[in-house]
Amino acid sequence: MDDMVVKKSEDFSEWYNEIVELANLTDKRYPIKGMNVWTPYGWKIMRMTDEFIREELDATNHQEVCFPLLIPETEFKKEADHIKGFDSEVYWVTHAGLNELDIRMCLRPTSETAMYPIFALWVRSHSDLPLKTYQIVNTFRYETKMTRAFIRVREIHFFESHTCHTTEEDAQSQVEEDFVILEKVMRHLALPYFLLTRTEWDKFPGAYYTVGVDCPLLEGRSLQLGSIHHYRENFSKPFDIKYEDVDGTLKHVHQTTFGMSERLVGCTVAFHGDDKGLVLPPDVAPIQVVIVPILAKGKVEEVMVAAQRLRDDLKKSGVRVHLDDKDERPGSKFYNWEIKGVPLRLELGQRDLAEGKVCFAVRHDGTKGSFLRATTVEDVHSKLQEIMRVMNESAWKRLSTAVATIDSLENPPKKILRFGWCGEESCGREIETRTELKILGTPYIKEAFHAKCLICGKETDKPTYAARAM
RNA sequence: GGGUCUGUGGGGUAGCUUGGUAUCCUUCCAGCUUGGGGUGCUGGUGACUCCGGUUCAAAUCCGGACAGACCCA
Repeated sequence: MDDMVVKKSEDFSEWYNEIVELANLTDKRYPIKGMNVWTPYGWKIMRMTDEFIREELDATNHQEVCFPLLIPETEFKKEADHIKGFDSEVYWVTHAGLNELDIRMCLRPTSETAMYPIFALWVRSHSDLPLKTYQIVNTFRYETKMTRAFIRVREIHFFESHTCHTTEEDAQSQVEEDFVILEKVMRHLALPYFLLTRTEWDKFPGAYYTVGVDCPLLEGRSLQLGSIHHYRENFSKPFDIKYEDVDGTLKHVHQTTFGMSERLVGCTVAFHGDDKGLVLPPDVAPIQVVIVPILAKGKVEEVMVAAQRLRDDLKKSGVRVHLDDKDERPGSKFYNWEIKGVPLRLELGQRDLAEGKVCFAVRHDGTKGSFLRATTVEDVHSKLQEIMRVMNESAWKRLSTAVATIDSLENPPKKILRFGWCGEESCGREIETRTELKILGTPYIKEAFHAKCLICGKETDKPTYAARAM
């Protein structure tokens, strides 16, 4: 492996590209742009993230389903705005064997049009509602811009939850539940985020409104991690999803969706990583603890046995632990495990054996110390918990310092900007053009604010956020 | 959609102008050495994207395909 040569603060893009390769999260050599291979280490992070998502969705009575990948063109075209939003970026299957298909099929860019014809069959009466489903699948979008591992790809691993409700209010309460699910998942990744209602021109094609989940990165960048949509009856009408209400009348359901992708992995890399490599929160670290034995001539056997015992003790207690028994210098191992972002390193040598201790080093803040061997198992558990807590605290602190409130467009700082905007598209577009930023939207959760629109001067009592979108 | 450029061992590169033995670093493998922050030595495996053309001879020149990067709409 080559050295990390690029510093995160100097060239973020290069740094990111380098780190995902050095840490061996992905193999970018697959010969299709934007379709990368998940390597074992990267895939484990994704799988654990998926598991947390599954846990929360199951706990809120969502049912996991799995719909086909192919969608007939006839279904795909049922919702006019939806097709308009996606037609430039779907892959089409036009042939089967030697035959040209009468009706083309697209690879799902998202699954509304695959699921909703079937939902129309599943939903008959109000007692079938709410219908709460989700699936964890891959989806395909033909990106023409520069691709980037986990962040902008053409085959996207994601989860999507789709729900149907009797009323708009019930659908609204689903949106609120999604925020709770989101918060729990994000805690495991130690990622902070904004919840911003997107502008009319940026909402999901076909949605009534869209709330974006945005994570702040360096220098005023933001990365959209997910979105929560309220559809009202925009899809249930074209797909004819109706239920018979208590009074015997037929009504269209109100729908919501919530989705997040493999960007969660990319964002974990981008947000926590540093110049030494990855920094993984213990909850999603494939290896939480690595043991590096310090082997001195003549004492190899004794130290190795003690290291194996330590590994077994930790493993038994439920820690994901790895004993690095390769024949390499310890210093070289330290560098390698730091690149891979292992949260906690334990060192065990002759000196420690004599003193009844185990040395440790914490990845995210570089602190070092030692545990008593007798209490190491408990100490490791509480250290991992402490790391999660501290990483979350500092993450949210970073979010608050990533924002600058401005009252004019003169020399805006390189931060995520917060300002007054009247809500008119013409003013919004002008702000975007002049700052070369993207308006992310207005906070879903009301913030105390009062200012004038940066363009027309009209008063407003809600702030708008804008950032360099990645 | 229009244009510019690029493609050499697993990774990064030199060589291409002016055609003739493919360079160096790293990784990997073996052995010795070393061992609390990137040990050192010796040896080894491994490459010119593909198809066609020109030529005695092509990584090098020409044409095309494929893949990628960048710029413009």
